Amino acid sequence: MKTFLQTIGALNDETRLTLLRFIELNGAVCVCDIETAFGMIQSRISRHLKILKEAGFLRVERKGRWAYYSIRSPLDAFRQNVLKEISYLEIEVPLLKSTCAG
Amino acid sequence: MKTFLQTIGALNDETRLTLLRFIELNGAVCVCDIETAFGMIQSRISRHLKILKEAGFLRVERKGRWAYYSIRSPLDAFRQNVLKEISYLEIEVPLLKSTCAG
DNA sequence: ACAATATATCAAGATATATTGATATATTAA
DNA sequence: TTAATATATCAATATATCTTGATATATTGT
Repeated sequence: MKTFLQTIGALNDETRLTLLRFIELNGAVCVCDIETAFGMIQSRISRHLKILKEAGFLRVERKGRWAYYSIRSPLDAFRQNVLKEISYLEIEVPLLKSTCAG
Repeated sequence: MKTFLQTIGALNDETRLTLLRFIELNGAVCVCDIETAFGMIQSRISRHLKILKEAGFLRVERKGRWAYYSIRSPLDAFRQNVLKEISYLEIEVPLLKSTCAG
């Protein structure tokens, strides 16, 4: 129950749904690129990413000073269904343009 | 997006998950029976039922002074998946014992 | 019409979650 | 070692959601 509520809670936010879609479409992206694309301050992005990671949707890979977030793989059937459902929403996703040195 | 968030928001509460499971297991039930089974005041149950109904999970059928809530049918694939996932949680569901005149 | 029952809704307070700005940590480059 | 960059976390405030008690509406039985 607790785990399910954590998963659901992570989905209960417009920014996080957009983040999921953005990462799904762009593959591994670092926080500063997300920050730029979304036009949001770093602490906000970082916190949302943490929530999505702890809910089992994302994984992080650290390379030097960068943290690359991508969709966790493998994903269980339910989370896969969720991502599919989110893709149907046709969320307008900001454009990725690398600005940090990563 | 709005609809999806409404669906997700409806799932983001322990009482409502238990309610969904309770109704799935017991079929059409009236509010006063839920009230008794859950040991919660009527306004609280009524509000949660409304949220679940507006999120597309439940339907109401009115008979005299009673409102019978049941799982909406047909359910789209995503909500079906959600219910299946909730069933895996093995939520402890209170026992139904009819107390009102319905 | 009146009382009792069932349900819905509202307003207030309690609790949870989100956002921001500040600060901390870690890595790289000079 | 120092400065710059990338990321994480904390504390304060803002916002949303839940719970309760009170009240409103609708139906039935007398």
